[in-house]
Amino acid sequence: MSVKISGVKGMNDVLPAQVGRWHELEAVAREVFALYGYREVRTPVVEPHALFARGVGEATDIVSKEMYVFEDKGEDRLALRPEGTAGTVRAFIEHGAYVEGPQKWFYMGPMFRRERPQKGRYRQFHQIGCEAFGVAEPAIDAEQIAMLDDYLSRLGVKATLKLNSVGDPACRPAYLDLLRGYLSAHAAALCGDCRERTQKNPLRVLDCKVPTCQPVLERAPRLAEHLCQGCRDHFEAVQAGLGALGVAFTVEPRLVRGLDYYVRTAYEFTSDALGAQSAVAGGGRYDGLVETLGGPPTPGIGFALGAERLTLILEAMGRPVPAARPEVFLISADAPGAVAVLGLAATLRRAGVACDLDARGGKFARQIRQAERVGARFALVLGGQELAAGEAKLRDMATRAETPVKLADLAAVLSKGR
RNA sequence: GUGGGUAUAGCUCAACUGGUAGAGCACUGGACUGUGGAUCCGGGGGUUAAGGGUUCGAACCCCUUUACUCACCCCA
Repeated sequence: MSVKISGVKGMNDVLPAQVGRWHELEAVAREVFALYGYREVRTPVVEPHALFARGVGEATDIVSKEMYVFEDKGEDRLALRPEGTAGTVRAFIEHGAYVEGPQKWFYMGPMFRRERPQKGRYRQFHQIGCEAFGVAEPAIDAEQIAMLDDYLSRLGVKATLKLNSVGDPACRPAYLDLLRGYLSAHAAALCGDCRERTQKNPLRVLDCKVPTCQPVLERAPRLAEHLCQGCRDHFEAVQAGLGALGVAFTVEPRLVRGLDYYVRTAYEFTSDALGAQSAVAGGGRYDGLVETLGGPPTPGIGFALGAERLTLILEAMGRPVPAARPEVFLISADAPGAVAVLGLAATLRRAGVACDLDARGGKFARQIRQAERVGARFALVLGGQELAAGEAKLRDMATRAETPVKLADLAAVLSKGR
């Protein structure tokens, strides 16, 4: 063997033994989202750097220090997408989808952020996300959150819904000034991180876990009390909608979203199975984003689910990984059987019966062990004896009962049994 | 970017506080030359992450590097 090459830090392989879990989580997403009228969109993994700088926000950590940026032969400044909303909005605008009225789209795929990996956080990670464009009314917020709740419960995932309103351009700037003023006045009592965040992202300060900061934070002006009438009404309507839909939630006044584009509704589903990175899904409203990216004023709301985080939860729950197993494993008992078995497999496959065989041939005992290992429901034994009689022995792997079946009838018998 | 922890067979881990590398699982062969999950016997597999130092002798002690991992920051 020559020098071993290992994978890129923070970018993981999903091996066949685990991939069933991913299929499950993607299949359930497609199923549930379709029930709510969301349709899948696929956009490139690479986008112009400017899309994220303008859309997500130049000052956010994601854009300023976590993005993979590169020059494409010196011509264009490109970036690996660090999140899915910006690209989706870009496609929405570029194809003029807004002329057709409200749209509900979803996507799934890899995202890239160059951070230090840890549990539940990777440099290439996968998100499943939904975006609803063109509806400003709070009913869509409630519907979308309920859909996410529905999705999680179908997977058996227990997560807590936290809800907040982060205001809008009418009320947030004034509140931020107020908060900054208050924090600056009490800077001496705050930790170093908080003093920095006071300027950069004052809402984050409210989330600080340092004990010495708490007394100051408890008396800080609260966003909820400074929302404008529009935001307040919206927030209340979302809560009422969730109540009507039977979705449990808690209002979390300190819940903040990291991306610049969020307004009003902000929400997060968290799980305690995840270690420090407790968010399974997070989302919110982004009414100004479409316009920021060059489209007509269009309200929107969306969320993203962390697929790796979901798999971690499912694993912690002990939920078994669904496995694809062949229906039949063909076993050749001797040389004539070994020749016949390939052709028989082809016939069965044409009839839609999933089958496998050990192409090495070899000892009977090994083949049947192989059938056991791959989880086949039946073994089909074929040798000179059987061929002479124009049949094969069908062995039920669970009961070990063997019944002769005419070769001509095999495909029909097996595809009927499914 | 900053801290802590860990690196021994494909996987999970041993190896008497320095004496020359072992088990289980997995794989593979046989007992059973046409019948699996059990049992028994055998086999392949390791520069003990890498490099340097101390020592008669290092998986073990010291230094450096790398990787992995958890946490901070931030987020899905």
